[in-house]
Amino acid sequence: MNNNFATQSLSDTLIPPKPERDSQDVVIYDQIFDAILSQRLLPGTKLTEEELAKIFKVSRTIVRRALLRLSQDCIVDIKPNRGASVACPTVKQAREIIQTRRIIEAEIIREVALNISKEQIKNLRKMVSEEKKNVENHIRSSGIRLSGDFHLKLAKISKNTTLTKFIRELIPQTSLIIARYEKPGFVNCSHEEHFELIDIIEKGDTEAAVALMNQHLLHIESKLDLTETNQQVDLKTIFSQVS
Amino acid sequence: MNNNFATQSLSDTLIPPKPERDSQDVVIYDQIFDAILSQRLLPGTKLTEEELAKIFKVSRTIVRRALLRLSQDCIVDIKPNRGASVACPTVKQAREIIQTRRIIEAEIIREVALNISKEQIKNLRKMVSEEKKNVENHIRSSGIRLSGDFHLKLAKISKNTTLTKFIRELIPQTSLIIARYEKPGFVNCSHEEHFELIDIIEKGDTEAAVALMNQHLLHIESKLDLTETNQQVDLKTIFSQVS
DNA sequence: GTTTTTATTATTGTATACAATTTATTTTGA
DNA sequence: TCAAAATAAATTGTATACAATAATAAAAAC
Repeated sequence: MNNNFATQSLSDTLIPPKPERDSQDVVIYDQIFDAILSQRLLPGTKLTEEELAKIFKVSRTIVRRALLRLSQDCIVDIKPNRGASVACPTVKQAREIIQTRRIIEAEIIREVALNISKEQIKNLRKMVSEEKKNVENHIRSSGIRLSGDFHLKLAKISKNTTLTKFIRELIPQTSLIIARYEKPGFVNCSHEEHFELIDIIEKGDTEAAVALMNQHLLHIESKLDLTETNQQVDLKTIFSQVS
Repeated sequence: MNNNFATQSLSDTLIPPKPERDSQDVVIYDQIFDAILSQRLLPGTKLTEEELAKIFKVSRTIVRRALLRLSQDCIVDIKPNRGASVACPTVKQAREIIQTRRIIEAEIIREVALNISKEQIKNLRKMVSEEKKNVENHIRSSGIRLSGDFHLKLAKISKNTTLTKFIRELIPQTSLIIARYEKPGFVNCSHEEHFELIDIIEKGDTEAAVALMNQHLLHIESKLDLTETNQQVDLKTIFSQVS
């Protein structure tokens, strides 16, 4: 028996070390997830199994597991016999995802406004300050990541783990959408609206918070060029019955 | 070249056969998914890899792939080194999942009421008739499956693929919840409310439809025993630091 | 020179072998 | 007899070999 707890009294182990460390595929999953979230990995990038296996020094088995999970999150696209690549949302999907965020985050902000503590408000402000700092110092990747983290943090405060799971999927998808469709000259100033959101949440004005969140997400959408002209035509898909 | 399209004119193949058949893990995934949905597989059931591999006549590789996907859907629970079993939602999760369904399906029904066609209404009625027939003939599994299919069909009519993906996850989770927590003497009569929903949708009264959907889901919840007393205590989890 | 065909290479899909871990059984010692 | 320890069996985790498929390059036909 290599587990030492059984021979020890409980009082000796009030804070037992967590024995379950993340399995290997989780590490790879998290790394790719974060790279997409922070726009270091761009839409369409091919993700070759062998290549990833070498980078992370594991077998393809592990890489395939991570890729499958990412594809379930809709941020990696797996085509049979053609492998995985970073997903490339269509204009239609882009609109839908942001619309769905409005629906889900409206509910999240409603729950948050009702239940949030002083401590949590303080932490949120700290978080957005960090976001602002990174954006101002042009540490682009971190700025984008922290912006997403803010929305995820709100979800967690709402205590609804199901909605949190959903929004956790929609955030990196939004990153891909912005990477693909942002209008030229885009400046990430979402931290300003994040600060405003916190202020209103603090005041306890639930419906105003909901309205502002809605406006915030519409604002993000307005910075995108989602016209048909900008839609990348995928020749392969169009002619798939021939090739 | 074993692909005959290249040597054929397009006009000869107006309706080309779909060349991509489902890969093997999809078949297993679908089968287990359906077994959970229709309550042939009950919460807590152990899913041994080798056993499934034998049943479906594939290697463990494929089974593991299917199980991973099911675990991402939150209907199978994978514990490191201890394998997979059908998920066993807690009372807290049960409440949350049905609450979340109310949020999401409210939006779905709103979209549906605005966009549905005569043809789709006809198909829905046909679907619920089938559901009613199965329930009345005590073909329990099919009845439950068709009840879920009705909600999924509504999601599809809404045209929002993201919300559809979410509700597609919540439906089998609801099956597990009902299997685990339904009060004794439960009779599945959701087809009645389904018919009412269709009637109101047909009238085009959007907010009445939303209200009825909400009521329908509350009704489902009211048929559950979600008291603390009924909460199954998981000794293993409680004493996990000792074992 | 261009297109088609063939051959080569690269990549993904699946099964299996073996290692690591857990669970079940047996043995040992009080 | 019972609990603890040791052993055995079952199960999961990972790497790898080989098969199937797709992408690329080279050769042949026109």
